[in-house]
Amino acid sequence: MFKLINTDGAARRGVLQTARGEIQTPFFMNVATSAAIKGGISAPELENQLKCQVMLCNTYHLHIRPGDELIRDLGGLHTFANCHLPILTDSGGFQVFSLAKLRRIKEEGVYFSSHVDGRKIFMGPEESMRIQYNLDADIVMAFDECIPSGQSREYVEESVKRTTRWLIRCRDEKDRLNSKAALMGINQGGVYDDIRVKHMREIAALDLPGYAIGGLAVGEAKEDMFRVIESVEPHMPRNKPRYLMGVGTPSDIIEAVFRGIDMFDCVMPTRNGRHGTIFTSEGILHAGNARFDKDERPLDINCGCPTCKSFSRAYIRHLFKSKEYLGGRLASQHNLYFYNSLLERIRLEIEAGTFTAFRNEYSEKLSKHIEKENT
RNA sequence: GUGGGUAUAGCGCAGUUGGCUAGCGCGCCAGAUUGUGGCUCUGGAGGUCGUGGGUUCAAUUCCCACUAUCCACC
Repeated sequence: MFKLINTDGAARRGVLQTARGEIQTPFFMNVATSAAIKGGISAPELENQLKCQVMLCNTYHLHIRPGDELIRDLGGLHTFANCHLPILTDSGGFQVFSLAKLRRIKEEGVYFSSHVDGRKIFMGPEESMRIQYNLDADIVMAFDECIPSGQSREYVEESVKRTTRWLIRCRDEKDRLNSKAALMGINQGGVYDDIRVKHMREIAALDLPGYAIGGLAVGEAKEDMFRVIESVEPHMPRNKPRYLMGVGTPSDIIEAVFRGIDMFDCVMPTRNGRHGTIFTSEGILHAGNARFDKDERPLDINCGCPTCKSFSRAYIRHLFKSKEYLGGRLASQHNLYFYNSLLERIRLEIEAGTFTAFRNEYSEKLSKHIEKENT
C-alpha cells in the first residue's frame, strides 16, 4: 500500500499505491467538493495541465446533490466526472463543523438539515461509508466530528471517544460492503496534546491503511497547530501515509512535511484564487491591486502554468475588477499548478537530502505578502 | 417664455424643526480567508453641502439673486 523511499530528517518521500495508480508522496490533493474545482476547472485539466495527482470530493455535498446512488448508477465518480486520477472523499465530518448551525450530533450520527432545501438528512458512520462506497472513491475518510477550537476539555474528551466509536463502525461497515477503498482514520483532540496522543494510539491499533490529523487550522493559534503535530506524529505508524486535513498555506505545508506529514488538501489555492489572491515563487500577491494595471508580466515570472504562459497581470487584474469569471478560473489554475509544483519540488528536495535547506530558504517567504518587487 | 422641482464624495441618495469631527449604498484603495454553504469579513482614502450675497452668536439647513439641470404648460 504505502512504501517509504527515503527520509530527510522527519520529512518522508514515498509512494502510495491505489487501485487507480501510484501517488508520489508528499502530495497535495486538489479540492473538488462537488466533483468539480470551483471556478471552472475539469478533472482532465487537473490531470493533464496542472500536475494534480489526487482529486478530493465531498461525501455530504455529493450525497445531497446530485445523490450518491445516481453517481453509482452512472458508473461512479471517476466516470461521472471523467477523472482518471485517484479520488479521495472526505467523509462529511468537516460539515459537522462548518454547518454547525444546521445539525445536531447524537451517538448514532449527525442530523443535518440540508443547506440546499432544508430537508432532514441523517449521516452516521455507516451512511458515510455507504455513500463513499457508492461514489467509488479510492481513499475514503472515517466519519468524525471536526471539533471547533475553543471547546472545553470535557467536551473534547467526550467527542473524541465518540469519534473512536464511529471509526470502528466505519471500519465494520466498510468490511461489510466488501469495499476495496483504503479507509483512513482521523485523529482529533483539539489542542489538548494528551487527548490527541491517547486517541492516536487507540486508532493506530486498528491497523488502518493510513491516518489523518483533523481538527486543526480551525481557528487555533499556529503554534498550537504545530505543537499538536509534533506531539501526535511520533505515534502515527511509520509505514502508513499521514494526512494533515485542510492545511494550508505553502508555509504550513512545508512546515508539516518537515514534521513528517505526507498528504494535504486545502481550499486556499482555489477559494483565495477565485477572489484574487495569487501564490507565487516570490510570495503572495493580490491580482486586483492597482499597481498591476499596466504590468505585462505573468502572475509568477518563474511559472510554466497555462495561465502564466498566456496572460499578463494587467489582463488578470482587469478580469477581477470587471468580475469576469475567467479571472477566478485563471487564478485558480495558476494556484493549483503552484501548489502541485511546490509539492513536486519538496519531493525532489527530500530525495536529494536538501529539504531542510529548502525549508529554511522558502518556508517564510512563500506565505508572505510581496510588498514591493524589483522589476 | 411661464409655472414647479432639484443641486450634499466618482455615481446614486439620506440628513440637518439652524448647533460640536456631515452620513449611507455602490465604486475606488488595501488586508483577511486553511477536510469550500459559489463566499464572507475588516480597515482606509475621498466632500470649502452648485456660485455670490443676506439674516444670525452660529447657515449645508432660513431669505434673495445667479447658474446648471429635470418636469409640465405655452
